[in-house]
Amino acid sequence: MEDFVVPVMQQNTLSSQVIRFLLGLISEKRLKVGDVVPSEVKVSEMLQVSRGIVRESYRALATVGVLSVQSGKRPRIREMDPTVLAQFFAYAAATSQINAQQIFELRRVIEMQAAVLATKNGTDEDLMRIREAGKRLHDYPISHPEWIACDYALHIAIADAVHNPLFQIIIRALRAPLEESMREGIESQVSIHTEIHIVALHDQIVEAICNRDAVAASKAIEEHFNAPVSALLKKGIININ
Amino acid sequence: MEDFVVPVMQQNTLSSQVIRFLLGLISEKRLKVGDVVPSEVKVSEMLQVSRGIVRESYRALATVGVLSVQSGKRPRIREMDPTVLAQFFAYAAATSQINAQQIFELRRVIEMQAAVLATKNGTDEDLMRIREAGKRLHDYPISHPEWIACDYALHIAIADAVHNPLFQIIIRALRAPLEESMREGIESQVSIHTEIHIVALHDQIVEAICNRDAVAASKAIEEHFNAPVSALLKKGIININ
DNA sequence: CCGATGAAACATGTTTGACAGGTGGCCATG
DNA sequence: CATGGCCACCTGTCAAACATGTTTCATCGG
Repeated sequence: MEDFVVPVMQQNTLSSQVIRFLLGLISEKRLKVGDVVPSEVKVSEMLQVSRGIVRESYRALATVGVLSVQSGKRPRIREMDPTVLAQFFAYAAATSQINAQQIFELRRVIEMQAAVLATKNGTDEDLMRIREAGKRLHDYPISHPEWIACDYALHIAIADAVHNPLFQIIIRALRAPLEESMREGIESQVSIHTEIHIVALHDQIVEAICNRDAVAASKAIEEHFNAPVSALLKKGIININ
Repeated sequence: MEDFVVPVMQQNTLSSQVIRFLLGLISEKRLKVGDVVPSEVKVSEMLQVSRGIVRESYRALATVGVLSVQSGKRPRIREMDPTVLAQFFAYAAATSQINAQQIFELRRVIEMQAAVLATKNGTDEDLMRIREAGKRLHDYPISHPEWIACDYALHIAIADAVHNPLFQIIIRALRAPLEESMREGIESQVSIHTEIHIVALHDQIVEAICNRDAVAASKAIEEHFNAPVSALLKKGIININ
């Protein structure tokens, strides 16, 4: 009704407007990770809204991983965090909006490309880390819980070698929601033959990347996704929804 | 110092615990999109915490896109929304955690795979929509603002033909943060030669997908990303950070 | 002069109570 | 049976207050 006193705040809920204000502030002032943002009361006075509303906004931004708010400390800009993306996917899966196979479909192509880019962008240290992670896979049988962790470490090492934060984030995020169902599936139903195949495939992946052979790396990762994992998928062992 | 009085509520903030409670509720009760969740006061009484805390949690979940809360209405489970992902990427870009080229690197591979999967999973209607979207690209010059919209529509049509919500969501989300910088870039610096090339490439994409030729589709999309766009990228015209 | 100590200032965490306004269903009246 | 109004319930917002954790800085003792 009135537009003469408060010029900015009008259409949506106050919280949403405060959130937009803060995001705008971050963009405008070119704030980086670790920088502080104004305190709740400051913003509350600045925008002439109650502290409760501002609190809601801060907590919302903290939930999406933008801000880090802790008691006593000044709120700071937080680093991009794969867990919020992972929660997003996990939630989508929990509400049956996506299923495990669809996640695999996306993961396959992203990890294939990650392997390719790792052959191009990876430093020698990156490749060494990948090789070490690959070696550690021989230390445990597939049924061992530790093996899953080593497998995870290998794929993460590949993702890091890409030197593109998006790949690191998304690969971590897409892996998390499948972790437990994978553990169960692999623990229960893997035959000796499949186990040997899986280990051999991982060796191929490591070797291809370390030789900076993009084509072979891509192919190896593709097979890694196609052969054993999708077999489990089709058996219905890996099931997330 | 003391650990004898409060047994349950201790480590995290109450808000976080309420959020976890709600997410757990959604998972446990197998709630789907559109279902209602308990009201703020109900949860507040249920968990014996103040309504303000519960409100913060509800708003946080609304910001993440999980819940839809409106005055008077009961809070409901919301459909997965690409805008929250887009905001995530936009925020990462705004805080210089990622740059435009890294987004393109991810987009290229995802959209390539989308084209491949579209040839496999797309229905005849899907392909018809893709063809129509492709035709409309000839109606405007590249410099026209409407052309960008048609280009967007084409890529979205391809994403939809995959029949995997993750592809729809991520392609939409990755495109949004680049939209404006692309608009400027294309408007200002595209030569006639490049323009013809771009349009021809789009025709190739449409034709390949409609012929269900996965290899050609993938190749066409790859070139679409490699040739004109990366040229703009290298010139520094498209710049997001 | 320097460093440690303590308190004040400031930050978030949480509660209570209150009121306004929107939404939807129930019920009585026509 | 239809329709209006009414009421119960919901979110949106504010204000004041207290608890607790962190930072800062001045003061005091060496």
